[in-house]
Amino acid sequence: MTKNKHVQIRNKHITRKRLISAVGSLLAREGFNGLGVNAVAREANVDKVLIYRYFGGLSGLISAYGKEGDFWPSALELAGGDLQTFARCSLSEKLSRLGHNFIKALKKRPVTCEIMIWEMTERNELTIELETIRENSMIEFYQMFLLTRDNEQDLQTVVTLIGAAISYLVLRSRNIDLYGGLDLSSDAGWQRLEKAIEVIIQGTIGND
Amino acid sequence: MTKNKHVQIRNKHITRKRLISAVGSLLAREGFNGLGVNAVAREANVDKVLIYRYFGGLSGLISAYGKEGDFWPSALELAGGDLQTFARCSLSEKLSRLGHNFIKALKKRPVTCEIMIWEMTERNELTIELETIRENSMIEFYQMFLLTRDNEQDLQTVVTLIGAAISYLVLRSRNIDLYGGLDLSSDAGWQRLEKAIEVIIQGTIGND
DNA sequence: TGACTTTGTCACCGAGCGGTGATATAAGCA
DNA sequence: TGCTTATATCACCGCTCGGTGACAAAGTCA
Repeated sequence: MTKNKHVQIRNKHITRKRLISAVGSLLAREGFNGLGVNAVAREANVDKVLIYRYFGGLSGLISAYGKEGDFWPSALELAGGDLQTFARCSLSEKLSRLGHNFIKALKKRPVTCEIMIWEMTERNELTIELETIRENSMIEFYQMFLLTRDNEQDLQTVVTLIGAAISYLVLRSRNIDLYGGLDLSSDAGWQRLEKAIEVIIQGTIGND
Repeated sequence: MTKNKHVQIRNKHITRKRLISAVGSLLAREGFNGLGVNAVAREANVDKVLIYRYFGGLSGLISAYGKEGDFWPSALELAGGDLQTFARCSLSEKLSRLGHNFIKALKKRPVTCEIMIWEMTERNELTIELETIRENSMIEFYQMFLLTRDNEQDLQTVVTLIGAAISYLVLRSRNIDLYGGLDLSSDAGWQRLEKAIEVIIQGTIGND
């Protein structure tokens, strides 16, 4: 173990970036439990006092991190990469793709998963900020593609419910394989789930 | 603040119970983050060394706690208090009641909610034990009331999905009011949700 | 060059943590 | 009564935590 703090370059900008990205890697590796001033400074290989100098403290650093991340899938990603093709699909096809893409998007964002769990245990700068981002993104998506007709509140709630279920199952699957007879560690299990989502969608809105 | 450790009665059984119940109240009040040897001992007003003597450590104490709790709703509770009436209902009526009762059961078990979140962040004696209890309970319930016909795998998955959604929304509602346009802090929001569940059930299995 | 600012290092604080060995004291029994 | 044992307390260890003030060294500019 070489102690290379002594050769630290002197560049505020780079140091800030190192700290911010340390938050990300630490969050991905250890979860929000391991997120402290000492740990972040260690991870960034930077003195912890700089966290106070540059960000006013850990919460400032965390919210700086929150502003730079690709935490939540964009409408584009949820639509599957091509908005126009998506817009031309039938409603049931749209919803089916939405479910599929949402599962994929969540699975490949371990930090987002970590934060979603965090949101359930406490409220702080980051979780509040992320909550706002997500809520806006969801509403925007609804308005863009799904709720063309009015008084379709039930449909919106069904979609929200499916989204909640997906969120829960993805979050659980990170530590626990089995849920209600569903094997969340296998592709087959997730296919069964997507199938069920399609059944729900078909049953709820028909072939529209 | 009186320091009443000195008048502590000398009764192993009672002391054990005090420690075990301290785990429960601490879990309910502070969540699993505040659950440490010192904190539990303080809460029980007992010296922490007794945790090691009587339970071999915190994990032993926690798993002793896990064996004594009413964490997971029984089949009876999920059925609504009367198994025979429930058994006579139509399938869709059963599922609808199941959803309603599951929401109620979860809402009134803050410690269970805490543990469910805990399960998503790490695996330890308690979470593994609780996971087993719940999984068995769910399977048992399926077999008892829902899966009379074979090859109804889709239906089981739909039910699991609804259960997952309920779990997620109840857990979130403890810290966050809004989700996908759904107001989780109001009865109206939950009624909207139950309505959506009914829509899903009707759409999936008809009036059977 | 010398003065001043910016950037990074270091040493230290009090507090809380998990964990343990020595000790006090109440209970039970001869 | 005295002896033993079960039960509970206390003092202390090493560690990490969040946080701060003093200082070193590089950069900047006159």
